[in-house]
Amino acid sequence: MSGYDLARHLERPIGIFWNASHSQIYPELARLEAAGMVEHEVVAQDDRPDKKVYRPTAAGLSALATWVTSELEPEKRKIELLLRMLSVWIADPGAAAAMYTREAERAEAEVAHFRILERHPERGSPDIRDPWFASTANLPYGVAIQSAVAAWCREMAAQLVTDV
Amino acid sequence: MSGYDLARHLERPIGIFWNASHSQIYPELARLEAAGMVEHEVVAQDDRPDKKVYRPTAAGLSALATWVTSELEPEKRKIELLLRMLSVWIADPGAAAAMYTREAERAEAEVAHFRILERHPERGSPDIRDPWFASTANLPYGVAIQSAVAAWCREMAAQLVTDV
DNA sequence: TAAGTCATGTAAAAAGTTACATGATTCT
DNA sequence: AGAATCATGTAACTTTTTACATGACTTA
Repeated sequence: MSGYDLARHLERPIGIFWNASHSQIYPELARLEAAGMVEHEVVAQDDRPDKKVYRPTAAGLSALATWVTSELEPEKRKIELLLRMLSVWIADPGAAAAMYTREAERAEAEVAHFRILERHPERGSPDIRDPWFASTANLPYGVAIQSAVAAWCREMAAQLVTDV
Repeated sequence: MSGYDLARHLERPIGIFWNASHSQIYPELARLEAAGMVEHEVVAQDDRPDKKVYRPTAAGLSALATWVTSELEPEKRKIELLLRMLSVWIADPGAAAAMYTREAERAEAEVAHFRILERHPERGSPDIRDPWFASTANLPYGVAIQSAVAAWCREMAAQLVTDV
């Protein structure tokens, strides 16, 4: 892919589990190339700007394969919804209920979107040796997590209303 | 609280939904104080170093109350588990299964920990006007999410084993 | 004609991490 | 005696975001 393509794939609604802007991607591709992990080929186009199409080298693929199953360190979470919860007691309960309802709707919309993607036949078979395996696997993750978030937000909104 | 206390509250296993190191906290408290959001009082101690105990000002509390229910912008997710999934097809299936099993165990341990905390009686009543409301609310969130993560990881591990 | 897409980059600023720095007390 | 806890900070570095910069072609 080109740097531009990578950036587009990390935009919503495609890139729901990772993000990076083009200003990070271009220098990173250059670093990876200097390290011998990727190489590029300039593809000339006449109706649009030329592009650099990158592909992994043998060394890059081998490093990738090692990384994939390497030790995962516990992620550093920043869940603003729960952080805000620490201070809801000073907020207006009506405004708080509205916020949780908004968040529930956002999560529910995301679940609906994932469910549509799940129905696409190009997704591929649930076979690990298939490069499309990820889409079979990652969508259920998104559905499960966002359903749980939606349920929690609905519950919060309900509690905030009855408390008042 | 003092900067040191804040830093400790953001360490695991207490601070599971937000993190910041002391090197971020001390300058931030100074900035907040310059902005009139907090003020501090030096508390002298003879067996240990003196400390600065911070408390919010009226302006700080009011800004906090506004922030709590303000518009939440969609979070920028970086879920390394799902990112890695894109490349599992080049990895060794056995090593991948082991990784997902490790992650499932981590998530299950976290759920068990949350369940223990849920049983603590000091947690307070589920009343929004109670400052302890957050602990009543945030623990079920953690339980729901981490249970879903654990189930997904178990499912992945199982699929990777049968595929081989 | 103005805005949007394709395509590449750099620069400046903000946010976050890791390391440096100090010093008394307390635990092993 | 050495490591850990309490307590404060700064410095260097890495990562990420936002803004600057360019330019052809396409769509409204």
